[in-house]
Amino acid sequence: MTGETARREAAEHLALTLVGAGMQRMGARALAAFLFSDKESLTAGDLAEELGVSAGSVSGAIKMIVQMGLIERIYVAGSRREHFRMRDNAWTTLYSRQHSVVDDVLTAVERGVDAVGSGPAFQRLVDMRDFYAFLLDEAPALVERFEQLRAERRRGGSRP
Amino acid sequence: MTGETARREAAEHLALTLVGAGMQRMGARALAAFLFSDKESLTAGDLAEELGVSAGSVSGAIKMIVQMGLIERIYVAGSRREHFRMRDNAWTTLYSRQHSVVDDVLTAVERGVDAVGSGPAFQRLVDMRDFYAFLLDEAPALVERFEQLRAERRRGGSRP
DNA sequence: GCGAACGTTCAGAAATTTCTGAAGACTGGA
DNA sequence: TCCAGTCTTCAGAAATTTCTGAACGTTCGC
Repeated sequence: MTGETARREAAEHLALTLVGAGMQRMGARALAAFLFSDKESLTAGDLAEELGVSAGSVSGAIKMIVQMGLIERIYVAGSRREHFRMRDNAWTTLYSRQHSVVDDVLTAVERGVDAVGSGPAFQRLVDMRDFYAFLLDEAPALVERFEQLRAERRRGGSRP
Repeated sequence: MTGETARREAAEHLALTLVGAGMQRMGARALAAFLFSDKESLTAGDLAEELGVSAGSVSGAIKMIVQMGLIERIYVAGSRREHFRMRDNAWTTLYSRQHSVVDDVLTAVERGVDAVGSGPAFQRLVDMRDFYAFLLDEAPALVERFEQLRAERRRGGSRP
């Protein structure tokens, strides 16, 4: 166990990287807090304290990560506060959910293919459509392969 | 061939969808213009006119889509202006390039795994790392499969 | 070399996003 | 029913992003 400082820095760094990857700042910081926490679950209050931000910001951030499918509400006996923790298959859920935006793009492209008769535009749009359709098609198998791999890895050794 | 209005609307709609998927507004509009244009290539001036925006905005947008690997400069004999057109394997390039941000995330997570000794945080970070590593691993094969499929399709019939 | 056509850069304006803090709503216990 | 603790909502402040337009480079034809 390397020191608490290293942990904090690593969490901060991951949050910044996620922001670089397109995530909103507060959501990323909250997610990092969940990932790096030693507790099994966190409350909104915990997060506000850990991140040094207002209750309002935390509320928004939690709503966002819940909606992404990364964390879930759990009910802890004897506590009136709402607890949240990382979901078990958070990452595959996120991946699958991302593909609804791919689906939106695909739909928009198909509309374009219909609107354009023939010529260069048609060819370009068909190319784009084909790729997005392919991605959407392959995603489920990819996720399934990962789930399987993980299951095996959990039964057997922890190393590949 | 449905009317010019339908084409414009479809282009606009695709641009908006791409914005929804995280792309910047002007970049998305420019990309849509490239996709839907009847010409083989466009100049910065063409784009400025088509989109009704300043030369400065166009310059920035072009820089961005070039850097994404979606369009390329071509040199047209007899024209002093710089022409751009969609690259042939634009979408697979984009996909591959996206994975450098996945790689950044993976690196940040690995740093987290190192910083955290054991316990819940360790398990969560390992889960995340495994998924991102898996994605990165599978990407090249996915792209190759698509390229192959496309090659076949081009030789044979245009329909699946 | 000169001049004109193009493209790029950058400071600042405009629009948008993000955060806060205060007010209000919900929940469970007494 | 009332109260205290907890969470959510929302208007506005603050920060950030995005776009413009003007000034500056570049390049090509002459």
